[in-house]
Amino acid sequence: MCHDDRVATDPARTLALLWRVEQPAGTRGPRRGLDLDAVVARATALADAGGPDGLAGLSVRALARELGVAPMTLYTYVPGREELADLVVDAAYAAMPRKDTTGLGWRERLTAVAEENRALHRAHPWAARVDPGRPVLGPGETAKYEHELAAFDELADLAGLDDVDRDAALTFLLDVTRAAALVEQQSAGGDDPAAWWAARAPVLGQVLDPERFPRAVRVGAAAGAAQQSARDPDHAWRFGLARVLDGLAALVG
Amino acid sequence: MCHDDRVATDPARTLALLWRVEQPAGTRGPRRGLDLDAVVARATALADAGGPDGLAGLSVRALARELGVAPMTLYTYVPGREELADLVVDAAYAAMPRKDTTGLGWRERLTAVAEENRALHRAHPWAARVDPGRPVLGPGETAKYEHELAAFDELADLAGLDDVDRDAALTFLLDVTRAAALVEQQSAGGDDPAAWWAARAPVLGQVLDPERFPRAVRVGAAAGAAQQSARDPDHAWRFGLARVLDGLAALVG
DNA sequence: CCGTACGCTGTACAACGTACGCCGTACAGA
DNA sequence: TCTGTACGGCGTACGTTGTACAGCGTACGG
Repeated sequence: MCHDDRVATDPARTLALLWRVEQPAGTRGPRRGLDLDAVVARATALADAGGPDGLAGLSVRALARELGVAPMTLYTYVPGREELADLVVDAAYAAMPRKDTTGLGWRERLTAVAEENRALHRAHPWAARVDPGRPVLGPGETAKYEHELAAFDELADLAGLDDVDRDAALTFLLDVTRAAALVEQQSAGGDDPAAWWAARAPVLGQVLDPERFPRAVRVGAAAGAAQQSARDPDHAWRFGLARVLDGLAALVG
Repeated sequence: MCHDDRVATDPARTLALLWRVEQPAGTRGPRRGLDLDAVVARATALADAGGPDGLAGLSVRALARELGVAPMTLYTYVPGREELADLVVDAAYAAMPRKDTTGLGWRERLTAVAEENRALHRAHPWAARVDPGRPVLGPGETAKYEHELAAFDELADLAGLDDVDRDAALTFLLDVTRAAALVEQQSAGGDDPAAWWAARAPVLGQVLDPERFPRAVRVGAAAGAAQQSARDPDHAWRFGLARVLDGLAALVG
């Protein structure tokens, strides 16, 4: 947040970094003590440890401390904090296991994609907060995109989807998956939902008039209880996935 | 990001603020020069001006400058930055026009809800970045929740949805709406998508092998062109909404 | 053997949120 | 009318952030 107005980093440099396109690089001077992959790996570990806001909270100084170098040293590996975050994201995408589902029915294929992304969100809670409107365009994201588009081959054939709709359908599936991940990690309540609600109950009791807000009070209580009782921790997930598949099935006619 | 570890603010205080539950407040001392609503209104304007990251970028100091007071003065109105953001969010929810659709078919009712939220995201680009897992529990959010749950009355009857599923269905609709807003405001490209892509094209051309990523290259190009050509600026939106309605229709059987 | 390119880093600056304590005001009680 | 005090406002200061800049030392190319 603080002072992130840079002179404007060359996008080409960032892309070259993502795709590991080395430039000539004369051999003068001391050898590098770290390599980019090590930096990104440590950054990922740090972000993972930081919970849902781990990537946003990832600081250059903390990473440098972790790596045993001075903060400014990292700037010889990476243009800045933002680009570091891009590298972390793309590396996480690259590391996703991708199940080969060619030949299976489209429902199975889409379910597999959804589950791979669910696993991503479990491994990296910050992933659900990555801005989906700002593509990274790295090798990891590209491979993920290719793999996931392939899972739509059958459906696209059956439903006669053009490329734009194929992209929209994938986006649709991923959106719901990401939203379910956000619900699952339940920022509200943190590690002790009961205490969270208990702290708010007195005021809410005074203020939440069941006559003004009948549905809100009733449904909110039911939804809250269901989520926190862990009877069905992933109810929203399965509901959303089923709805996505049904919604896409309607395209097949 | 910087130094936001507070002594831990009382949640009850925040709720009281949201619901405008005034405490006795002796009449000693000088009268207040501002009122909470004015502060929140200015904060909203500032956040709106800040684009998609306007709420995250909203700073106490900038708001104080805008209001013509010293930064610390704001702390007599609001416990801190976080609570200020909550107030802004809840005020935006409260200000949403809510179309009365009682009696209409469930598809019309759900579409109305989706469009109201779309309007919200257009008026306040930062709204799509608000963490949906951390409910504000203010009067605005509550009224919004009540109104939107009401739109599901017919569907819930027809499909026999219990309260948990009713909440899940609403979440499903809102998720897709929010995701469509994120796409629409297109953080990628900003105000000049052509220049954005042009800056990346050289490296991408070298690196995006159509043999390794056939679908990604083809579909990505199609989707990118469609979005930027403004032929169908809201294609993803209508696709998503149609899929949501179809997916929920499957519940009716 | 020297010049130079390059890895590394100490210092510094602007921005942030906010704790602390002071100052002046204006009402409550006498 | 006078005085004590509660309270709004805010100046200062600290710790945090990202990163620009300039210098230092190293190790290879000529």
